[in-house]
Amino acid sequence: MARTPCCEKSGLKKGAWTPEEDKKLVSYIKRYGHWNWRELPKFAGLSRCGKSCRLRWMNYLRPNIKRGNYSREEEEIIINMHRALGNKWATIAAKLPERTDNEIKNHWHTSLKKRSKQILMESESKPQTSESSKQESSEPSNLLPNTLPSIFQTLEEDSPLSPVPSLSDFSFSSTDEYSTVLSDKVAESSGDFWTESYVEANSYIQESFPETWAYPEILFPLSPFSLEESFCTYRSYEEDNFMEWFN
DNA sequence: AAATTTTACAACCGCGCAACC
DNA sequence: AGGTTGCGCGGTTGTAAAATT
Repeated sequence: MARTPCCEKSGLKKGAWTPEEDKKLVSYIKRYGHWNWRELPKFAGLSRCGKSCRLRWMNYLRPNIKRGNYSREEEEIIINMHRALGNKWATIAAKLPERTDNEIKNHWHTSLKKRSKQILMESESKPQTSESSKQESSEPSNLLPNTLPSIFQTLEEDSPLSPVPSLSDFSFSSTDEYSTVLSDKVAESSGDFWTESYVEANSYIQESFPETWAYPEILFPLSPFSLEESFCTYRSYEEDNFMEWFN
């Protein structure tokens, strides 16, 4: 049985997102969360497949994403984790919550790969070279560098028998991490409507959009929730880059 | 200044996994 | 138990911008 590609339906738009589409997607998710990516575009009034919406949200539109300007520390973490784990971008991204796996992957291919190779070549030219450092950069190495960032040293300590942490040591994606941590926080604080499963699944949204919110000019053709439910599940946010769309 | 090459990054695609029925 | 579905991951592509010739 062949899986039907989610974008197979003709009429679904592909390619670069327009500001209008972004506005629709952000407004919808702020209000209702992403309860089902496949169905979401219908309700949000978008001619996109769910997968495309998810990608746009996760990699570009969701709040608390840092873009560009990588710090030295961030780059060290990426290089060292990549050396140990290989192309486990989601795992690496989980340790840099404000970065997306896609952006980290891009940054690696555009600049860090070269730098990492240089570092390896420099270390090879020193007396204590190892065979493993000659491996292709995408291959995980069994030898961790001496200058591990603290996050990685912790992992190493957790698995004293194995110098390379297993993937199960990084068992959450960045989104899952948000959801878990925040829903725990929410559950601690009260037993009210915030602990409902829907809210839990989208809890990072509420965390990011504090206080009153309303964009009446955005119309949703259909909504999976009643108006009353909607009032119970959204808060607002006032990030400059989004607010300017509505001025 | 124009043409060409390189770089950066947004977006697409296919696959595997897990949950559900 | 096996089929179906949705989600997330990693590889890859397309293209705009920047750099170079």
